[in-house]
Amino acid sequence: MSKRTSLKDIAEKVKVSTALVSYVMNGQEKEKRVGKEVVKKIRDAAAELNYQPNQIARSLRKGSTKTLGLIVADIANPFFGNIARVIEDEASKQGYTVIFGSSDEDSGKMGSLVDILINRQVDGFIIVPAEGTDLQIKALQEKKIPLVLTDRYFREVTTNYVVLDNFGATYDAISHLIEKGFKKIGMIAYKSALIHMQERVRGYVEAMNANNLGNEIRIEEVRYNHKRSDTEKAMNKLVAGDKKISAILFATNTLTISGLYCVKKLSLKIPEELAIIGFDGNEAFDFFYSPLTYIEQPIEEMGKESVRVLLDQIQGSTKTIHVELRHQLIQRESCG
Amino acid sequence: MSKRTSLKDIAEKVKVSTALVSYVMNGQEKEKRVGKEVVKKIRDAAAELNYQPNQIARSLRKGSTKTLGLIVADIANPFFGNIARVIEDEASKQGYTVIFGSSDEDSGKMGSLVDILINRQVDGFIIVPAEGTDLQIKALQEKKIPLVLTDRYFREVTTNYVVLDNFGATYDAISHLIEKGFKKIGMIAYKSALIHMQERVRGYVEAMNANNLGNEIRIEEVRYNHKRSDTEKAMNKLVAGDKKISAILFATNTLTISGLYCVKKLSLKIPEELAIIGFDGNEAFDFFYSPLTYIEQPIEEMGKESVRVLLDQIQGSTKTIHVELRHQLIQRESCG
DNA sequence: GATTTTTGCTTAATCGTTTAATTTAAAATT
DNA sequence: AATTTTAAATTAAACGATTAAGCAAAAATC
Repeated sequence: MSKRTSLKDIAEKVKVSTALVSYVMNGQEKEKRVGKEVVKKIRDAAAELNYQPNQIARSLRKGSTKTLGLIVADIANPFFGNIARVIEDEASKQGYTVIFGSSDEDSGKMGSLVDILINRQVDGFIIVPAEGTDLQIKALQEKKIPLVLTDRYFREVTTNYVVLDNFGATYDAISHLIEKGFKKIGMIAYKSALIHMQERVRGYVEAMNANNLGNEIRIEEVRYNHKRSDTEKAMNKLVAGDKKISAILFATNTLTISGLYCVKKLSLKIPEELAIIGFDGNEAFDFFYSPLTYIEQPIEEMGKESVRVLLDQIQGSTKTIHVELRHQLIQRESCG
Repeated sequence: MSKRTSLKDIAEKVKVSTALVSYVMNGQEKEKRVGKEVVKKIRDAAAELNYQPNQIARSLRKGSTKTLGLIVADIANPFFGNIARVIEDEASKQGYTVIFGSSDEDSGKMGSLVDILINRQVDGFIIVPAEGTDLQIKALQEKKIPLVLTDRYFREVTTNYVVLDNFGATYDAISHLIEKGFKKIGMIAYKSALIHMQERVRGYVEAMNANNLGNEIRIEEVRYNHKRSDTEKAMNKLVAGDKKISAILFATNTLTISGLYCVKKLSLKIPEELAIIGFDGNEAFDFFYSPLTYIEQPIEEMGKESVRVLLDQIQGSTKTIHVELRHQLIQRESCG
């Protein structure tokens, strides 16, 4: 790698100190009253030598890297891919770069990702926390590292967060099904103590109870690492026997997709034999033969707010901010 | 941010020089023959103070950041999201972190992304180059920055690359359609001089010619920034009139999706009125009422190979490597 | 016992910036 | 003409690690 040009190279060429070059390169020629001709000479030399500042050196000196760490469950999941995209754009508008990592909902993986990003001195974190990482988050807080949780948070740890009103979302979805006349409504959720999942389940339960359908409640829980097989078992259970359900709510986009594969396999008639509400938008929902009614999350807002809140913290704000966004129920044919 | 512990803090606590601490922290206590008791003391102090090395400082000194720059067209596109995921995993296995950016197929955006990542001293680049960025790539090469192009490359610039055998893929797809008895086969591609697109088009053209269907060739080009509307116009054109086609090949996953929305809107009967072959896998292809036959790319291999080739370069290899991977034609119902 | 070798450690430069403190010279004020 | 102010530059320390070179004391060799 042919040595890159540094401040020193320019300084030598123009025969001034590196300080002057640094001032000019940072547009401080006025405050630091650098002579006009010198400014020009420095500018010319910089252009000629194609100078590009070494951000690493600057970071070391300034103690800030202008880098954000983003940890999601899986960047290949469209929901997180889309969030990442919004975050990237917002961050870049403010001069920040994003380093990302996927935790696979695994606390160990998330721990090492956090460590790696800390070592790289990110200025702050946007984290979709995995289950059982509350202590990790607490530790970050104690280190006073700016932080915002997205999609989920921990009740026991006071942090900034940007999430969906998950309770409201599923409550609304179930109410919609009930209005449409469905009573035997089931739900497939991830087996997880994470608050977003708990709240989605609670929305289902309370909506059922509020309509005196408490005894019809049927929740099946699926393991993240076995989503396909567990969902299949769950679906078989829910649509068989004399207690079989007539409508179903899925708790995430991945679960919805897994569920649709089962529906296809079982050749269920939608919505006649089974009404469906999915979670998050997805092109697959549009092309399913009976286009899915689904709970749409405001991904754009979520990403933007996350960056905004994080940058506030980085810039020294000490107040803790909680943002809870509203869903939108997109009604289509899968609910009759 | 309560000051983090540095080598110096440990050195002071144990009352040795920072050099010794550095040696121990890097497992060089043998070569540098550090005393046994001192090693233990340093280890203990490091643990007690929860020392985590400052990767920025190390990078500055070592001249290597253990960071890879990844530039794709759009991280929210599942194809690139999946590639990114594979790259992330492979890189992390080798102790590398990934910084990413989305170019939106725009040469200007790509240029600034490259600059930003250079300033951050990434050790190398994996780039899905946008149209008209051959000079940018050439400039990177001249700076001797390790580099591998993925998905596409430039004929005029000799670089490492990892791509699909795009010609073979579409040639195969068209041959398949012809075997199935289709003759009036059209194609919708992006209007782009990029080689992957050119090759996909060439595969179509040559397969048609090889079967004496040269006069049936109908290619419609779509602008990346107007994919939905342009695709709609193109589809209307292709399926109308007396020269209407009976089968169609889409050149990418986004085009396939756009096309499917039109098919839906036009209520075309697949495959009776129109046979379809899509590009890349996608859950939407599975749930389309007539599951799509499609050209599957070996994403996993593509990502892995890209990282492997790049790390080779970073480790000093001077040979240029070209990898061309094979597709797989997944046959389903959309071709009858 | 003198010399050489080994062991165990320290010193200090370096990476490329930033920036507070200082210096020098010229201009303005008295 | 002496003093003060302003302008325009330099110097050098700092960020936190790495690492070549050097040095002293202990151990081994003769």
